[in-house]
Amino acid sequence: MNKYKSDFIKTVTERGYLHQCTDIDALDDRAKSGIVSAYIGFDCTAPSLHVGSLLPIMMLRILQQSGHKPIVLMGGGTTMVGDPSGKDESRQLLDEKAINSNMESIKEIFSRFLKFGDGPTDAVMINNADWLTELNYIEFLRDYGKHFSVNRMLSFDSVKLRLEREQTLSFLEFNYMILQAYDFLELNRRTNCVLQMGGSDQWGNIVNGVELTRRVDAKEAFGLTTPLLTTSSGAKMGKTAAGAVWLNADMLSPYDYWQYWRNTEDGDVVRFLKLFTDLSLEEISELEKLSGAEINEAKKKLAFEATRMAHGIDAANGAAETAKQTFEEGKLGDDLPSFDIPRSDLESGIQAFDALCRAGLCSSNGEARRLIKGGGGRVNDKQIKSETETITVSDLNPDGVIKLSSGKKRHALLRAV
RNA sequence: GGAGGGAUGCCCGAGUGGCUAAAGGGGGCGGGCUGUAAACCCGCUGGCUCACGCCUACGUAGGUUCGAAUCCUACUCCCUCCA
Repeated sequence: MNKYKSDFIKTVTERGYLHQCTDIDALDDRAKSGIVSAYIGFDCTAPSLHVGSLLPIMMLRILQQSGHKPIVLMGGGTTMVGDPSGKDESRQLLDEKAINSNMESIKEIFSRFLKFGDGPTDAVMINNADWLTELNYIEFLRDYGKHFSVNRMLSFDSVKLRLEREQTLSFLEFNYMILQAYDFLELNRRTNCVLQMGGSDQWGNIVNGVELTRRVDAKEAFGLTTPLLTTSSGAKMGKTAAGAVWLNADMLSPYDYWQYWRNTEDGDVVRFLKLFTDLSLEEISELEKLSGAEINEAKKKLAFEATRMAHGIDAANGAAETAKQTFEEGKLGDDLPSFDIPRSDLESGIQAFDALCRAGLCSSNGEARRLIKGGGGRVNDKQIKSETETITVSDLNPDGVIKLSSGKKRHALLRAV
């Protein structure tokens, strides 16, 4: 059985969230005896987070569910500097306006995974620009700079990799870890936060924060990281035909989000069920018994649960229903992307490649033509034989729509208006 | 500040006057096999027309030439070494 005493550490270890921890036994004791405040920092480089950030988000959710307090730290200040971890090259710096607008859009996501409020275990959101932009250079160097050894900083992976590859690491980026470490100290002082979590690539940054807090304020602090997630065939998580798997519905529809999870590789299903759903371990071990084509049932469950969490139960049901109708019954689902087309255009007839473009399935006429030549274009599930085949009102089904497909998985509807 | 080296399509990376819309790989898309999986095999992978053809593209701006990604000039950015 599990040797840990606290619900939090038990869950984290049992479900596969743990990669490294600075002192897991001591943290276990802390979590057993009272409320632990923990934070994870999030970047504001894009207007939405994608699946790659889901693991840290789930971590905060587990934390809250096991009776502790999650802190979402928005990197309003650190995004201005740019984290060199895992980056081959310096990243484009964003101005304050872009960062703030990204932050606004990211905020929505968290409200679906965490409960915010003023209670003892309610989540809070804090922006590190609140203190980072106020820093006085000389004062900061004197008070905190003395606690960092450059020798040591050079030994961290994020720095070492750049140096080994002889790629520039600007002094600005070199300071990122100091600022992140300072975040921890500041949060510890402001909110009594004792734990920083993050992806395994953040280990170096996290350890720095833990040490700084110990050194400056002689306070105990912990760090904990989640494993780097790849699919069992080794690919990074979060890419599909349509691009990144965003968590905001306006950047990726709940239907596509559902599809992303539905298409999980066999070998990943159980692992993902543990990491990305609220299902109990008992329920998951039932699903684990499925084999062969039955695994698809587990995938549907995974897709449903994941979508429900990110987009709500209605969206999850809608996506599941649409997928069922589309793939299993050969009918049309309501959640398929649909595009209006003037009825008059149909009356005079439009060419097949043009229709595919209008339906958003192809980005250029050439691409549509190639698709058709390759045999991947369909009108109402019938393969399009020629690029110049025309589509007319006679292709409308009784509901007044035409179903277009690119390959077997991507579908869209054209609606005559 | 001085001396060299570099900048190629989504990414990596060949190409040093015409045969280059640009090798090769990755990624992506489609087809086949399947279970809306993986692995594997095949095809496609700048735009417009798709039959020829036209346009855009090899850091930016000019120039030489019948013809340039390839030669020349200036500029921008990057790297290495020296001070």
